[in-house]
Amino acid sequence: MTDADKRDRIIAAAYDVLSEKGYDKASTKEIANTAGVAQGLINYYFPSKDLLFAEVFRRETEKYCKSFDGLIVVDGKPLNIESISGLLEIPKSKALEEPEWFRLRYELFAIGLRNDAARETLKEMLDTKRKHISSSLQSITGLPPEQSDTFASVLYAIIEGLGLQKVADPTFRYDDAYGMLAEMLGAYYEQLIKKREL
Amino acid sequence: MTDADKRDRIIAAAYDVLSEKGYDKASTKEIANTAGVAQGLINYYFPSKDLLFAEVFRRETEKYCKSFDGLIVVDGKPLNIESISGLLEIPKSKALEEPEWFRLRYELFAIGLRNDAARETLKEMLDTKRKHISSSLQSITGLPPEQSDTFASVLYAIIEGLGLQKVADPTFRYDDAYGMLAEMLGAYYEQLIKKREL
DNA sequence: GTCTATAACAGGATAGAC
DNA sequence: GTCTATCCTGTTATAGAC
Repeated sequence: MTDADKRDRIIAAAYDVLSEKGYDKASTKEIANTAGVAQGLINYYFPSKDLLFAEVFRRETEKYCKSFDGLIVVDGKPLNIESISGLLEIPKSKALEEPEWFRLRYELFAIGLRNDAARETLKEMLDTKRKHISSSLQSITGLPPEQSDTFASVLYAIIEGLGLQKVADPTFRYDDAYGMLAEMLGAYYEQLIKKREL
Repeated sequence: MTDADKRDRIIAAAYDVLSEKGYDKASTKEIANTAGVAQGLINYYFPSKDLLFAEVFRRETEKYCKSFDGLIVVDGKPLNIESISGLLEIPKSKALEEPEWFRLRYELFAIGLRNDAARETLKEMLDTKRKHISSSLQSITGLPPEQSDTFASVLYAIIEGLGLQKVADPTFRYDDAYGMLAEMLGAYYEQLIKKREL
Protein backbone atom coordinates (compact mmCIF):
# COMPACT_ATOMS: atom_id res chain seq x y z
CA MET A 1 0.00 0.00 0.00
CA THR A 2 1.88 3.11 -1.19
CA ASP A 3 0.39 6.55 -0.86
CA ALA A 4 -2.52 6.15 -3.19
CA ASP A 5 -5.59 8.23 -2.61
CA LYS A 6 -6.36 8.19 1.09
CA ARG A 7 -9.85 7.08 0.25
CA ASP A 8 -8.43 3.99 -1.39
CA ARG A 9 -6.12 3.39 1.54
CA ILE A 10 -9.10 3.46 3.86
CA ILE A 11 -10.94 0.89 1.79
CA ALA A 12 -7.91 -1.36 1.60
CA ALA A 13 -7.39 -1.08 5.35
CA ALA A 14 -11.06 -1.78 5.96
CA TYR A 15 -10.70 -4.92 3.89
CA ASP A 16 -7.78 -6.11 6.01
CA VAL A 17 -9.22 -5.26 9.38
CA LEU A 18 -12.66 -6.52 8.49
CA SER A 19 -11.47 -9.93 7.40
CA GLU A 20 -9.30 -10.24 10.47
CA LYS A 21 -11.63 -8.93 13.16
CA GLY A 22 -15.13 -9.22 11.80
CA TYR A 23 -17.76 -6.56 11.31
CA ASP A 24 -18.29 -5.32 14.84
CA LYS A 25 -14.77 -5.63 16.13
CA ALA A 26 -13.37 -3.88 13.09
CA SER A 27 -13.24 -0.45 14.67
CA THR A 28 -12.85 2.71 12.68
CA LYS A 29 -9.91 3.48 14.95
CA GLU A 30 -7.98 0.44 13.86
CA ILE A 31 -8.91 0.96 10.24
CA ALA A 32 -7.62 4.51 10.46
CA ASN A 33 -4.37 3.33 12.07
CA THR A 34 -3.88 0.66 9.46
CA ALA A 35 -4.55 3.11 6.68
CA GLY A 36 -2.33 5.71 8.30
CA VAL A 37 -4.98 8.40 8.41
CA ALA A 38 -6.94 10.14 11.13
CA GLN A 39 -10.04 8.42 12.39
CA GLY A 40 -12.16 11.42 11.54
CA LEU A 41 -11.25 11.17 7.87
CA ILE A 42 -13.17 7.96 7.51
CA ASN A 43 -16.41 9.74 8.25
CA TYR A 44 -15.48 12.42 5.78
CA TYR A 45 -15.43 9.89 2.93
CA PHE A 46 -17.99 7.47 4.29
CA PRO A 47 -20.97 8.80 6.22
CA SER A 48 -21.10 5.58 8.17
CA LYS A 49 -19.18 2.42 8.81
CA ASP A 50 -21.83 0.46 6.94
CA LEU A 51 -21.28 2.36 3.73
CA LEU A 52 -17.55 1.85 3.97
CA PHE A 53 -18.02 -1.87 4.29
CA ALA A 54 -20.54 -1.92 1.47
CA GLU A 55 -17.79 -0.56 -0.75
CA VAL A 56 -15.40 -3.23 0.51
CA PHE A 57 -17.87 -5.94 -0.41
CA ARG A 58 -18.54 -4.40 -3.79
CA ARG A 59 -14.85 -4.68 -4.61
CA GLU A 60 -14.68 -8.22 -3.28
CA THR A 61 -17.36 -9.34 -5.72
CA GLU A 62 -15.51 -7.71 -8.60
CA LYS A 63 -12.31 -9.46 -7.64
CA TYR A 64 -14.07 -12.79 -7.20
CA CYS A 65 -15.60 -12.68 -10.65
CA LYS A 66 -12.32 -11.74 -12.24
CA SER A 67 -10.70 -14.74 -10.62
CA PHE A 68 -12.87 -17.01 -12.73
CA ASP A 69 -11.94 -15.43 -16.01
CA GLY A 70 -9.07 -17.83 -16.59
CA LEU A 71 -11.54 -20.68 -16.83
CA ILE A 72 -11.48 -21.49 -20.51
CA VAL A 73 -11.12 -24.92 -22.03
CA VAL A 74 -9.23 -25.40 -25.23
CA ASP A 75 -11.81 -26.04 -27.95
CA GLY A 76 -12.34 -29.61 -28.93
CA LYS A 77 -10.94 -31.04 -25.71
CA PRO A 78 -13.62 -33.19 -24.11
CA LEU A 79 -14.60 -32.77 -20.49
CA ASN A 80 -13.22 -35.63 -18.45
CA ILE A 81 -11.98 -36.09 -14.89
CA GLU A 82 -8.61 -34.57 -15.72
CA SER A 83 -9.87 -31.46 -17.46
CA ILE A 84 -12.55 -30.94 -14.81
CA SER A 85 -9.97 -31.27 -12.04
CA GLY A 86 -7.89 -28.68 -13.83
CA LEU A 87 -10.80 -26.27 -13.96
CA LEU A 88 -11.53 -26.77 -10.29
CA GLU A 89 -7.94 -25.96 -9.38
CA ILE A 90 -8.64 -22.24 -9.56
CA PRO A 91 -11.42 -21.92 -6.98
CA LYS A 92 -9.83 -24.66 -4.91
CA SER A 93 -6.54 -22.85 -4.51
CA LYS A 94 -8.13 -19.58 -3.45
CA ALA A 95 -9.10 -20.79 0.01
CA LEU A 96 -5.52 -21.89 0.60
CA GLU A 97 -3.79 -18.88 -0.85
CA GLU A 98 -6.03 -16.10 0.35
CA PRO A 99 -7.83 -17.17 3.49
CA GLU A 100 -8.47 -13.55 4.48
CA TRP A 101 -10.42 -13.08 1.31
CA PHE A 102 -12.32 -16.16 2.19
CA ARG A 103 -13.08 -15.00 5.72
CA LEU A 104 -14.33 -11.73 4.36
CA ARG A 105 -16.99 -13.54 2.40
CA TYR A 106 -18.18 -15.54 5.37
CA GLU A 107 -18.36 -12.29 7.27
CA LEU A 108 -20.84 -10.99 4.73
CA PHE A 109 -22.74 -14.26 4.74
CA ALA A 110 -23.29 -14.03 8.48
CA ILE A 111 -24.23 -10.35 8.48
CA GLY A 112 -26.38 -10.68 5.41
CA LEU A 113 -28.47 -13.39 6.99
CA ARG A 114 -29.52 -11.19 9.88
CA ASN A 115 -29.44 -7.60 8.67
CA ASP A 116 -31.87 -6.35 6.05
CA ALA A 117 -29.56 -3.82 4.47
CA ALA A 118 -26.70 -6.27 4.34
CA ARG A 119 -29.00 -8.96 2.97
CA GLU A 120 -29.50 -6.79 -0.07
CA THR A 121 -25.73 -6.52 -0.55
CA LEU A 122 -25.38 -10.26 -0.05
CA LYS A 123 -28.17 -11.04 -2.48
CA GLU A 124 -26.54 -8.93 -5.16
CA MET A 125 -23.17 -10.45 -4.49
CA LEU A 126 -24.49 -13.99 -4.77
CA ASP A 127 -26.42 -13.15 -7.90
CA THR A 128 -23.49 -11.50 -9.59
CA LYS A 129 -21.23 -14.43 -8.81
CA ARG A 130 -23.73 -17.04 -9.90
CA LYS A 131 -24.27 -15.30 -13.20
CA HIS A 132 -20.59 -14.99 -13.76
CA ILE A 133 -19.90 -18.64 -13.01
CA SER A 134 -22.90 -19.58 -15.09
CA SER A 135 -21.60 -17.82 -18.18
CA SER A 136 -18.25 -19.54 -17.78
CA LEU A 137 -20.07 -22.86 -17.51
CA GLN A 138 -22.07 -22.15 -20.64
CA SER A 139 -18.97 -21.58 -22.69
CA ILE A 140 -17.30 -24.66 -21.23
CA THR A 141 -20.15 -27.13 -21.30
CA GLY A 142 -22.52 -25.71 -23.86
CA LEU A 143 -25.41 -26.15 -21.45
CA PRO A 144 -28.47 -23.90 -21.85
CA PRO A 145 -28.57 -20.77 -19.63
CA GLU A 146 -31.13 -21.98 -17.12
CA GLN A 147 -29.38 -25.22 -16.48
CA SER A 148 -26.07 -23.39 -16.22
CA ASP A 149 -27.51 -21.02 -13.65
CA THR A 150 -28.62 -23.90 -11.50
CA PHE A 151 -25.33 -25.66 -12.00
CA ALA A 152 -23.51 -22.50 -10.97
CA SER A 153 -25.45 -22.24 -7.73
CA VAL A 154 -24.58 -25.83 -6.79
CA LEU A 155 -20.97 -25.35 -7.73
CA TYR A 156 -20.72 -22.14 -5.80
CA ALA A 157 -22.20 -23.80 -2.73
CA ILE A 158 -19.60 -26.56 -2.88
CA ILE A 159 -16.66 -24.25 -3.42
CA GLU A 160 -17.52 -22.08 -0.44
CA GLY A 161 -18.47 -25.02 1.74
CA LEU A 162 -15.33 -27.01 1.10
CA GLY A 163 -13.19 -23.93 1.57
CA LEU A 164 -14.82 -23.34 4.91
CA GLN A 165 -13.96 -26.83 6.05
CA LYS A 166 -10.37 -26.44 4.92
CA VAL A 167 -9.78 -23.00 6.43
CA ALA A 168 -11.41 -24.07 9.68
CA ASP A 169 -9.36 -27.24 9.86
CA PRO A 170 -6.04 -27.63 8.06
CA THR A 171 -6.21 -31.40 8.53
CA PHE A 172 -9.40 -31.59 6.48
CA ARG A 173 -8.93 -33.79 3.40
CA TYR A 174 -9.49 -31.01 0.93
CA ASP A 175 -7.87 -32.83 -1.96
CA ASP A 176 -10.01 -35.90 -1.50
CA ALA A 177 -13.14 -33.78 -1.46
CA TYR A 178 -12.18 -31.97 -4.64
CA GLY A 179 -11.24 -35.29 -6.19
CA MET A 180 -14.64 -36.71 -5.47
CA LEU A 181 -16.29 -33.54 -6.69
CA ALA A 182 -14.50 -33.85 -10.02
CA GLU A 183 -15.71 -37.43 -10.33
CA MET A 184 -19.20 -36.39 -9.45
CA LEU A 185 -19.24 -33.63 -12.03
CA GLY A 186 -17.74 -35.98 -14.58
CA ALA A 187 -20.41 -38.60 -13.97
CA TYR A 188 -23.15 -36.00 -14.19
CA TYR A 189 -21.77 -34.50 -17.35
CA GLU A 190 -21.51 -37.88 -19.02
CA GLN A 191 -25.10 -38.57 -18.13
CA LEU A 192 -26.17 -35.24 -19.61
CA ILE A 193 -24.38 -36.00 -22.85
CA LYS A 194 -26.04 -39.39 -23.10
CA LYS A 195 -29.47 -37.92 -22.57
CA ARG A 196 -28.81 -35.28 -25.18
CA GLU A 197 -27.84 -37.94 -27.69
CA LEU A 198 -31.05 -39.89 -27.30
CA MET B 1 -40.14 -21.15 27.36
CA THR B 2 -41.76 -21.97 30.70
CA ASP B 3 -39.92 -21.61 33.97
CA ALA B 4 -37.35 -24.31 33.49
CA ASP B 5 -34.03 -23.97 35.16
CA LYS B 6 -32.88 -20.40 34.76
CA ARG B 7 -29.63 -21.69 33.40
CA ASP B 8 -31.54 -23.37 30.58
CA ARG B 9 -33.60 -20.27 30.01
CA ILE B 10 -30.39 -18.28 29.60
CA ILE B 11 -29.04 -20.71 27.03
CA ALA B 12 -32.31 -20.71 25.10
CA ALA B 13 -32.41 -16.93 25.14
CA ALA B 14 -28.79 -16.77 24.04
CA TYR B 15 -29.70 -19.01 21.12
CA ASP B 16 -32.49 -16.67 20.06
CA VAL B 17 -30.65 -13.42 20.48
CA LEU B 18 -27.45 -14.76 18.98
CA SER B 19 -29.11 -15.97 15.80
CA GLU B 20 -30.97 -12.72 15.44
CA LYS B 21 -28.30 -10.21 16.30
CA GLY B 22 -24.98 -11.94 15.80
CA TYR B 23 -22.16 -12.51 18.18
CA ASP B 24 -21.14 -8.98 19.09
CA LYS B 25 -24.54 -7.37 19.02
CA ALA B 26 -26.03 -10.10 21.17
CA SER B 27 -25.59 -8.29 24.46
CA THR B 28 -25.83 -10.01 27.80
CA LYS B 29 -28.35 -7.37 28.69
CA GLU B 30 -30.73 -8.40 25.95
CA ILE B 31 -30.18 -12.07 26.64
CA ALA B 32 -31.05 -11.46 30.28
CA ASN B 33 -34.21 -9.60 29.30
CA THR B 34 -35.25 -12.31 26.90
CA ALA B 35 -34.64 -14.98 29.50
CA GLY B 36 -36.39 -12.94 32.16
CA VAL B 37 -33.45 -12.95 34.55
CA ALA B 38 -31.03 -10.38 35.87
CA GLN B 39 -28.01 -9.60 33.76
CA GLY B 40 -25.70 -10.49 36.60
CA LEU B 41 -27.01 -14.03 36.73
CA ILE B 42 -25.51 -14.79 33.36
CA ASN B 43 -22.05 -14.29 34.76
CA TYR B 44 -22.93 -16.47 37.68
CA TYR B 45 -23.55 -19.46 35.40
CA PHE B 46 -21.12 -18.54 32.64
CA PRO B 47 -17.84 -16.85 33.56
CA SER B 48 -17.86 -15.15 30.18
CA LYS B 49 -20.03 -14.52 27.18
CA ASP B 50 -17.81 -16.79 25.12
CA LEU B 51 -18.46 -19.77 27.33
CA LEU B 52 -22.19 -19.19 27.17
CA PHE B 53 -22.08 -19.16 23.40
CA ALA B 54 -19.86 -22.23 23.32
CA GLU B 55 -22.66 -24.05 25.12
CA VAL B 56 -25.19 -22.74 22.60
CA PHE B 57 -23.11 -24.10 19.75
CA ARG B 58 -22.62 -27.44 21.48
CA ARG B 59 -26.38 -27.86 21.62
CA GLU B 60 -26.78 -26.77 18.04
CA THR B 61 -24.48 -29.55 16.87
CA GLU B 62 -26.41 -32.11 18.87
CA LYS B 63 -29.67 -30.95 17.38
CA TYR B 64 -28.24 -30.93 13.89
CA CYS B 65 -27.02 -34.50 14.14
CA LYS B 66 -30.33 -35.69 15.50
CA SER B 67 -32.11 -34.12 12.56
CA PHE B 68 -30.37 -36.60 10.28
CA ASP B 69 -31.46 -39.63 12.20
CA GLY B 70 -34.59 -40.12 10.14
CA LEU B 71 -32.45 -40.79 7.09
CA ILE B 72 -32.96 -44.49 6.58
CA VAL B 73 -33.79 -46.17 3.35
CA VAL B 74 -36.02 -49.20 3.30
CA ASP B 75 -33.81 -52.21 2.66
CA GLY B 76 -33.75 -53.52 -0.85
CA LYS B 77 -34.97 -50.29 -2.40
CA PRO B 78 -32.37 -49.14 -4.90
CA LEU B 79 -31.00 -45.60 -4.88
CA ASN B 80 -32.48 -43.67 -7.76
CA ILE B 81 -33.41 -40.07 -8.39
CA GLU B 82 -36.67 -40.40 -6.49
CA SER B 83 -35.28 -42.03 -3.37
CA ILE B 84 -32.32 -39.65 -3.33
CA SER B 85 -34.64 -36.66 -3.64
CA GLY B 86 -36.60 -38.04 -0.74
CA LEU B 87 -33.51 -38.27 1.41
CA LEU B 88 -32.47 -34.74 0.53
CA GLU B 89 -35.86 -33.43 1.59
CA ILE B 90 -34.81 -33.38 5.23
CA PRO B 91 -31.78 -31.10 5.07
CA LYS B 92 -33.43 -29.09 2.33
CA SER B 93 -36.46 -28.21 4.41
CA LYS B 94 -34.44 -27.07 7.42
CA ALA B 95 -33.27 -23.85 5.85
CA LEU B 96 -36.87 -22.95 5.04
CA GLU B 97 -38.42 -24.00 8.30
CA GLU B 98 -35.80 -22.86 10.75
CA PRO B 99 -33.85 -19.99 9.26
CA GLU B 100 -32.72 -18.81 12.71
CA TRP B 101 -31.06 -22.11 13.25
CA PHE B 102 -29.39 -21.67 9.94
CA ARG B 103 -28.20 -18.17 10.73
CA LEU B 104 -26.74 -19.42 13.97
CA ARG B 105 -24.47 -21.78 12.07
CA TYR B 106 -23.25 -19.08 9.74
CA GLU B 107 -22.54 -16.98 12.78
CA LEU B 108 -20.20 -19.65 14.05
CA PHE B 109 -18.66 -20.08 10.61
CA ALA B 110 -17.72 -16.43 10.49
CA ILE B 111 -16.42 -16.25 14.04
CA GLY B 112 -14.60 -19.55 13.77
CA LEU B 113 -12.68 -18.39 10.74
CA ARG B 114 -11.13 -15.49 12.59
CA ASN B 115 -10.95 -16.40 16.25
CA ASP B 116 -8.66 -19.15 17.48
CA ALA B 117 -10.82 -20.31 20.35
CA ALA B 118 -13.94 -20.32 18.21
CA ARG B 119 -12.07 -22.08 15.43
CA GLU B 120 -11.64 -25.02 17.77
CA THR B 121 -15.39 -25.09 18.44
CA LEU B 122 -16.08 -24.82 14.73
CA LYS B 123 -13.63 -27.56 13.89
CA GLU B 124 -15.27 -29.91 16.34
CA MET B 125 -18.72 -29.02 15.11
CA LEU B 126 -17.80 -29.69 11.50
CA ASP B 127 -16.10 -32.91 12.40
CA THR B 128 -19.00 -34.18 14.46
CA LYS B 129 -21.46 -33.39 11.72
CA ARG B 130 -19.36 -34.92 8.97
CA LYS B 131 -18.95 -38.11 10.94
CA HIS B 132 -22.64 -38.28 11.63
CA ILE B 133 -23.62 -37.72 8.02
CA SER B 134 -20.94 -40.16 6.97
CA SER B 135 -22.32 -42.96 9.08
CA SER B 136 -25.79 -42.33 7.67
CA LEU B 137 -24.30 -42.50 4.20
CA GLN B 138 -22.55 -45.75 4.95
CA SER B 139 -25.74 -47.43 6.00
CA ILE B 140 -27.59 -46.05 2.98
CA THR B 141 -25.02 -46.58 0.25
CA GLY B 142 -22.75 -49.25 1.67
CA LEU B 143 -19.71 -47.19 0.74
CA PRO B 144 -16.51 -47.74 2.72
CA PRO B 145 -15.86 -45.32 5.63
CA GLU B 146 -13.21 -43.18 3.97
CA GLN B 147 -15.24 -42.62 0.87
CA SER B 148 -18.30 -41.89 2.99
CA ASP B 149 -16.38 -39.30 4.98
CA THR B 150 -15.37 -37.50 1.83
CA PHE B 151 -18.86 -37.78 0.46
CA ALA B 152 -20.24 -36.34 3.67
CA SER B 153 -17.98 -33.31 3.47
CA VAL B 154 -19.12 -32.57 -0.07
CA LEU B 155 -22.74 -33.09 0.81
CA TYR B 156 -22.48 -30.90 3.88
CA ALA B 157 -20.89 -28.15 1.82
CA ILE B 158 -23.75 -28.22 -0.65
CA ILE B 159 -26.48 -28.28 1.97
CA GLU B 160 -25.13 -25.25 3.78
CA GLY B 161 -24.26 -23.42 0.61
CA LEU B 162 -27.65 -23.86 -1.02
CA GLY B 163 -29.40 -22.97 2.21
CA LEU B 164 -27.42 -19.76 2.35
CA GLN B 165 -28.54 -18.79 -1.12
CA LYS B 166 -32.15 -19.52 -0.30
CA VAL B 167 -32.23 -17.71 3.03
CA ALA B 168 -30.40 -14.74 1.54
CA ASP B 169 -32.76 -14.58 -1.41
CA PRO B 170 -36.26 -16.03 -1.34
CA THR B 171 -36.42 -15.86 -5.13
CA PHE B 172 -33.49 -18.24 -5.45
CA ARG B 173 -34.46 -21.40 -7.33
CA TYR B 174 -33.86 -23.70 -4.42
CA ASP B 175 -35.93 -26.56 -5.83
CA ASP B 176 -34.08 -26.55 -9.12
CA ALA B 177 -30.78 -26.66 -7.31
CA TYR B 178 -31.82 -29.60 -5.16
CA GLY B 179 -33.25 -31.29 -8.22
CA MET B 180 -29.97 -31.01 -10.03
CA LEU B 181 -28.13 -32.16 -6.94
CA ALA B 182 -30.24 -35.31 -6.81
CA GLU B 183 -29.44 -36.01 -10.44
CA MET B 184 -25.77 -35.41 -9.81
CA LEU B 185 -25.72 -37.77 -6.88
CA GLY B 186 -27.68 -40.33 -8.84
CA ALA B 187 -25.25 -40.19 -11.75
CA TYR B 188 -22.30 -40.48 -9.42
CA TYR B 189 -23.81 -43.38 -7.53
CA GLU B 190 -24.55 -45.27 -10.73
CA GLN B 191 -20.99 -44.80 -11.82
CA LEU B 192 -19.73 -46.12 -8.48
CA ILE B 193 -21.88 -49.22 -8.81
CA LYS B 194 -20.62 -49.88 -12.33
CA LYS B 195 -17.01 -49.57 -11.21
CA ARG B 196 -17.63 -51.90 -8.33
CA GLU B 197 -19.08 -54.51 -10.67
CA LEU B 198 -16.06 -54.52 -12.96
C1' DG C 1 -8.85 17.44 2.90
C1' DT C 2 -7.07 16.34 6.99
C1' DC C 3 -6.36 16.53 11.75
C1' DT C 4 -7.40 16.53 17.12
C1' DA C 5 -10.51 16.35 20.69
C1' DT C 6 -14.63 15.04 22.67
C1' DA C 7 -19.45 14.02 23.13
C1' DA C 8 -22.71 10.47 23.85
C1' DC C 9 -23.48 6.01 24.53
C1' DA C 10 -23.30 0.81 25.12
C1' DG C 11 -20.83 -3.15 26.21
C1' DG C 12 -19.16 -7.01 29.72
C1' DA C 13 -17.97 -8.03 34.05
C1' DT C 14 -17.92 -7.36 39.18
C1' DA C 15 -19.35 -6.20 44.06
C1' DG C 16 -22.33 -6.72 47.42
C1' DA C 17 -27.16 -6.89 49.34
C1' DC C 18 -30.72 -10.20 50.06
C1' DG D 1 -29.21 -18.39 43.52
C1' DT D 2 -30.67 -14.17 42.27
C1' DC D 3 -30.91 -9.27 42.10
C1' DT D 4 -29.36 -4.14 41.68
C1' DA D 5 -25.98 -0.90 41.01
C1' DT D 6 -21.76 0.50 39.16
C1' DC D 7 -17.07 0.50 37.08
C1' DC D 8 -14.30 0.57 33.23
C1' DT D 9 -13.48 0.24 28.69
C1' DG D 10 -14.30 0.92 23.94
C1' DT D 11 -17.35 2.45 20.36
C1' DT D 12 -19.08 5.77 16.42
C1' DA D 13 -19.88 10.07 14.98
C1' DT D 14 -19.34 15.08 15.24
C1' DA D 15 -17.26 19.82 16.04
C1' DG D 16 -14.04 22.73 14.95
C1' DA D 17 -9.02 24.12 14.15
C1' DC D 18 -5.71 24.19 10.41
